Amino acid sequence: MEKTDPKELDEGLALKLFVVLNRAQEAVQKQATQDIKRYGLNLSEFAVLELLYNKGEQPIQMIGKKVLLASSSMTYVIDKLAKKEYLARRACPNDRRVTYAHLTDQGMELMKDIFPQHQTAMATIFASLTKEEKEMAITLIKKAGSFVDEQ
Amino acid sequence: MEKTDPKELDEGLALKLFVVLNRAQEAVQKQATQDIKRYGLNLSEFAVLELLYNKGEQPIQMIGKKVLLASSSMTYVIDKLAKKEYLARRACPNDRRVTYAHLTDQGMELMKDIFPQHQTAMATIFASLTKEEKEMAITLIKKAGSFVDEQ
DNA sequence: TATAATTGGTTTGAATTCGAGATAAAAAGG
DNA sequence: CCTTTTTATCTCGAATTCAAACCAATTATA
Repeated sequence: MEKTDPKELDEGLALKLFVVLNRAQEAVQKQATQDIKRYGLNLSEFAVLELLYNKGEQPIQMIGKKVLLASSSMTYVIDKLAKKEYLARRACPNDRRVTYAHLTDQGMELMKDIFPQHQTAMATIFASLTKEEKEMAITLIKKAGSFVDEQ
Repeated sequence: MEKTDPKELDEGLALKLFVVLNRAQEAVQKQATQDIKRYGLNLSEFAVLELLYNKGEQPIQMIGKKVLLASSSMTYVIDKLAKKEYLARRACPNDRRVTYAHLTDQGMELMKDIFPQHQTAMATIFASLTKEEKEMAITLIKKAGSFVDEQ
């Protein structure tokens, strides 16, 4: 139990954790992107569809908050998905500032098809971890990312 | 100890780990970006400078591999840093295809100033984890990201 | 109610990244 | 030597993202 300048030791460790976190996320995201590309979607598009698939109709700015995209980017993504006819906009009757987005039948069918496949692909990616390790990782990573006090 | 369809359980867990990993990395990167922005740099630029600072002169394509950027992006980043006079190119005398990049005096001074600050900022970000938790996180995340067999 | 501030969404412009060639040099094979 | 292949860098265009400016609608405040 040495107590020799714990701060300096920890700084190196923090930097290492930073790098490792980046690397892992980059690698995992690359795999996920690859998987999703097979359906002609990118990660942002899939994230939006997944949210609508699992949570139903949502105001656009709510979607943006959930998938961590700027409102200006939301317009872009929603436009693209609307053009592909996977979702559609719907004006809110109560608040005329608000626009909802919801899956079309076509979008719903797509997600019914590809969401389970995506889930399986994710499971494959993390197959190197046991159930317990996954749980531990989730706990630690959550804690690591929770220095920001929102959500 | 239920054994009811372990695969399904694990798929949900994997997806959750995926999301958590993304969230954490995004949050951490945001903080890092903020920190680095104070010096008029973005993350890619800082990563390049940091590499040169710690490892010395490097061929451009080597830098690209280390910081995970496409070679086409490297030209762009190196150009910008050269314009800011933080680094300079140097032709390799032996192999006329390769170009080295190295810190200028100005770039060296900058890094001597800001690298320790950055390191401290990283330590602050992960202050919510104990030393042991950081070590455990590093181990688990490394394992999670190691399904790709390179590096 | 009139006015100010906030909110939701879009438009616009810039930054960043990548992939697909183009070029040029070096290495390999005959 | 003379291909052929590989390697390193750069150019170009497309995709994606954000920030800033903006409009319209709503909410708060005087």
